Amino acid sequence: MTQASKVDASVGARNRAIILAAAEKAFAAQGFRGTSVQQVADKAGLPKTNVLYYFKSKQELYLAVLKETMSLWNSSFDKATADDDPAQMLADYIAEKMELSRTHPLASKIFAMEIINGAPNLNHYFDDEHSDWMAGRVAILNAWTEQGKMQAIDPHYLLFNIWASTQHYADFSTQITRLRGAKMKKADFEEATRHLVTVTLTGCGLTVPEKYRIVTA
Amino acid sequence: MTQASKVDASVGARNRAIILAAAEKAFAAQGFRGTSVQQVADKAGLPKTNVLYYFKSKQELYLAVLKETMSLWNSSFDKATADDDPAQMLADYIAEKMELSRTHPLASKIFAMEIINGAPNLNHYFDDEHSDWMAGRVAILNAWTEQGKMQAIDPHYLLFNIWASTQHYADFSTQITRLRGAKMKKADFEEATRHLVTVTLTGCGLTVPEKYRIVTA
DNA sequence: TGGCACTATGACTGAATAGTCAGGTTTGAC
DNA sequence: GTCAAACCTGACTATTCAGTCATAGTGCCA
Repeated sequence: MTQASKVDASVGARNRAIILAAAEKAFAAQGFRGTSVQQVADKAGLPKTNVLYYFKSKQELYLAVLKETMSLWNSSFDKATADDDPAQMLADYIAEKMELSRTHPLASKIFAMEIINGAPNLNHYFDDEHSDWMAGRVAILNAWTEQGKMQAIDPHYLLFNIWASTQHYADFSTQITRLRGAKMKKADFEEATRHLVTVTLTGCGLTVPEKYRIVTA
Repeated sequence: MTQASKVDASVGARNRAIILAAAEKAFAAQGFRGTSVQQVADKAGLPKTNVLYYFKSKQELYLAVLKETMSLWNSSFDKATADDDPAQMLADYIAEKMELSRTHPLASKIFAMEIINGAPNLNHYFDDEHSDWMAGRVAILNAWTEQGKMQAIDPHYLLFNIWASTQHYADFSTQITRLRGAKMKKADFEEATRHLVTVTLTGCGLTVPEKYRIVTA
């Protein structure tokens, strides 16, 4: 029965998924060192030894979580070309990053802590891939500037600013919630997105696409 | 000899300062749970028991570091009034925050991790004070808008964006260094500051003050 | 000289915790 | 039915680490 082996495999797959979800929460809330395997096991509703059956060490579990985290980070901006409209592409990129902050705040937090701590678990493969991505985006942004489509803004700083201001809504959600007195809802994220797109694009001398325009009160 | 007691007292003061500096490095690099008292002691060149003589527990040491961190955060923007020039005030505020990211990146990292982890060590006193500060700044920004001095931008999102994009240069310095291939120097920070001021102020419909204007290549 | 406050530290303890191991059960294929 | 592979787990170990304690040096003042 081929069906059977699928079911069999799915026991492992299901447990792995449960453990990864539990681990994501724990690592995001307390960091790598602050999280015990026992805590993850409790959250997952499994004995500790079972967690260590699927992931041979705490480190391996953490790396699995980190890998899953980074698989989220593809975006439409990856495939932008010099022929595209910068306003549209940048606006959509910002919106995608904001949506990710809303739907996957834990992943963002884990990545943030990894970077703050000096990125000891991100290998050279990631570095190289990331550098290549950056170089490609910089080239396109420069091409847009040369074509007169946008103001001459250093592409590096522009990208850093976009990352910073979008990820902030995930990483610093505690602070934002306390200052606003309430957790940000979907509508709040949409409003924040419109503001961010408007300010960023205007700052680059671009026209804000209709759908991101702020509704004047 | 009064002199003597001063010297005597300074033994304690000096050791406290040495320990706090060592602890700041350790906590910023590895977080609270990832740092052992022994590590701090080694960095400070003192026996562990001596560290625990000055700070009764690891928690107390961490709180002392956190307190010192937050004493850095006063700025000229704290005293802004509705009569001030928004362009000047915001530009200076951004520049001050960037300078802090350059000169005190460890403090920023420690604060960032504290917030990411849910701010378990920031008490209500801090919350209230911070909320009051926020309310005051929001009122002034709204007043500027009503006076027609700047575009109608939601003050909350504006402040969040400023914090995010300035602190990013401290918190994510590892990533920035790897992507740029070199650590950011003072001149790089100044360039980044000019870009950030330009983009932010232009986005708010403000004229960029002369000193922050980007030098066209 | 004696006393007091502050500073210093080696030896120790108790708790937490990552990871091992040896043995057990379930499942599907044939 | 039986075999292998995958899955599961209680008991245990070795280590790390925060914090205590008992003891001791130092400098000032009366």
